[in-house]
Amino acid sequence: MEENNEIVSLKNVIANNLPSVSIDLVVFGFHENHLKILLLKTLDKENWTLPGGFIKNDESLDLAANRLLSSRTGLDQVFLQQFHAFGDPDRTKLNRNIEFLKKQFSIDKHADEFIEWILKRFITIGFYALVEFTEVKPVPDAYTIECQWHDVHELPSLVSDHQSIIETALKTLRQQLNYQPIGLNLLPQKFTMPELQSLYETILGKNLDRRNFQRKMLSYKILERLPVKRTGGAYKAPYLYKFDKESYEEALQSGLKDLW
Amino acid sequence: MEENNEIVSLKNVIANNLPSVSIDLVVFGFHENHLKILLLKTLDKENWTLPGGFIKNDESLDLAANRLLSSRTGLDQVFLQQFHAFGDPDRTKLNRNIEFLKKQFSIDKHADEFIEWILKRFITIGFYALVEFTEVKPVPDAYTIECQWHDVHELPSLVSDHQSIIETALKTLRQQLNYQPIGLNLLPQKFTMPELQSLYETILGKNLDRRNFQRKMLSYKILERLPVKRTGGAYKAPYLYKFDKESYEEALQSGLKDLW
DNA sequence: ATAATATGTGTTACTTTGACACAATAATAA
DNA sequence: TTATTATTGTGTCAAAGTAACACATATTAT
Repeated sequence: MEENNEIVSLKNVIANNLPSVSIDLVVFGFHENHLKILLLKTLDKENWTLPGGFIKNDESLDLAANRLLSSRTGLDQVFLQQFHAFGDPDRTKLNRNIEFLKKQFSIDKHADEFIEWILKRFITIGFYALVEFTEVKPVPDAYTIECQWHDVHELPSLVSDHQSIIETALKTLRQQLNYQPIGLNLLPQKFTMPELQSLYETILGKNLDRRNFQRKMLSYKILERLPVKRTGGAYKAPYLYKFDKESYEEALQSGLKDLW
Repeated sequence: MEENNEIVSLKNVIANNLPSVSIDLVVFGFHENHLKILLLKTLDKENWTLPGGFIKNDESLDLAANRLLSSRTGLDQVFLQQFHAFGDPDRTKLNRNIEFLKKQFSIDKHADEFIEWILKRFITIGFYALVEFTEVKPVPDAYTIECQWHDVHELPSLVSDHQSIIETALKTLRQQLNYQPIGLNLLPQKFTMPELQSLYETILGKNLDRRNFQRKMLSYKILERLPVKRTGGAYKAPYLYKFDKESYEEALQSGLKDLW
C-alpha cells in the first residue's frame, strides 16, 4: 500500500501486486535482556498486527520481504529468512474490518474494487528478521497508528493468526540456534559474554550454565576477544567480544555442528 | 485441474482455486537402495515436472497438499510437510508452453480466460512427502503422459525451477534426519538394520559405520527387534525390525536430540 | 570341507557435555 | 583505606557420547 512513503492509488495496488499472497514479517530485536518483536497498531481495531505487505508483480519473495522490512525499520542487509507459509482458509477475514475499510477508502474511486481484492482469501509467507534494536527507527505506515517493540513474552492481542505466526517464528529461531550462529544481527558490534548468553537464554526461555556456555561459544571459533574490558558497570569488568565476520559467515554456510 | 478423476471445466478451475499460488510435491520413495522421486512427463515438452496443483478456495495448504498427493499416489495419511515457498518472478513462464495450451484447451469456451489465468505469475509452496515405494500406484493426470519414479541422483531435465525445488527438499530432508526419526514412511513394515542404514546413507550421500549406526539407532528407542530373521537372502540372515509406532510418534514430537 | 560375504556384537581411546568450585576484579559501603 | 558484595574469569572431574576398529557367526557358492 505504500511506495517510497507515498500512497499510491488503490487501483495501482491491485494492478501492481500479486493477488492472494502476502508477506508478514516477524522482526526480532534484543534490548535490555528482552526479546522484542515489532508490531503495528491498526487504525480500525484495538488489535496489533505484524508488519507486512504485498508482493509486486516483478519482485521475488526475498526482495519483497526486504523492501517491506526496510520500509518499517529503515534497515537493509540484515538477517531475513522465510520460515513458513500460512494458509488457513479463514485466516484472512478475521484480519479485516469491512466497515472500516469502506470508510477509510471512500475517497478513492476504486475503493470497492480494492475492498473486494483485499477481502479475498490471502496466503501469507512468513519471514523472520534479526535486527539490532538500537539501529531501528520504527515507522508506522499510512494505515496504522503506531509501530512499537513488544516483549515477545508479553504480546498484546493480535489480529487473525499473527500470534501463531510469531510462535512458529520463535520455534524456528530456537531450532536455528543449534546449527547456525546468531547474535551478529541482534547485538551491537561489541558485547560481553554474559550479554551473548542472555540473548541465548531469552530466545530459549531457559537458563544456561555460564561456564559451559562460554566454552561452547568459544569452541565455535567465531568470536574474537578484544583487549579492552567494559568498565563503568557494576562489579568486575567483563571482556568485550566481537564476531569474526569471516568465520561467522562460514559458520552460517556450513553449520555449527557436525550432524551425521 | 482434476477432481475425483473427472475433468472440470476451465471456468471452474479459475473460480474454485486461488490465483497465483500453487503447490508442488516432492514425493520421496526408497527402492532397491535408491532414493526416488515421483515425476510427471508433460504432454507439451520433453521435460518432466513435479506433481502439483492448485489450492481450492476453501482449502488449507495442508489439505490441498494431501489431496494432490493422494490423487497421484493413492496414498493418504503419509508424512507430508511444507518446506519452502518459491517465488522468483520468472519461474512461471518457463513452465508453460502457450501454443500447446491453446491447442490443448481449444475445445473449452473459457480457454482464453484460463490461459490468461495460468500464465500469470505463480508462487508455489513446496511440500515433501515420504512414502512407501511399493504401496504407490503412480497415476498421471489428464494433462500428463507418464508418472514415474526417478532416481534422485539421475534426474531428467526438469521444467522451470523444479530442479532447485528438489534440491531444497533434499537439503531439508537431510537436516530433518538429525532430529526427527524417518523410515517409518519410507520402508516396509519389517526391515533389517542394513536396510535402514542404506536408507540413511542414500539420503545423506555418504557411508556410515555399521556398528556405530546400529548403536545410535537403537539408542533412540524407536525400534523393536522381531524374533524372526530374514531368511532366503544371501549369507547370514539379518534380524528384522519394526518401528514402535508410539515411541516413533513421540520422537517426532519431541525430537531425537537434546539440543541446547 | 572350504572360501567368500555379509551380519551380530564388543572394546578402547577420544571428545563432548554437565555439574560444580574457587580465584579475581570493580564498585560500594563502612 | 578496607571490607563487602556481586559479578566475571577460569579450571576440574565424572559421565555420556562418538569414532575407529576386530572378531565371531551364519549362510551361500565352490
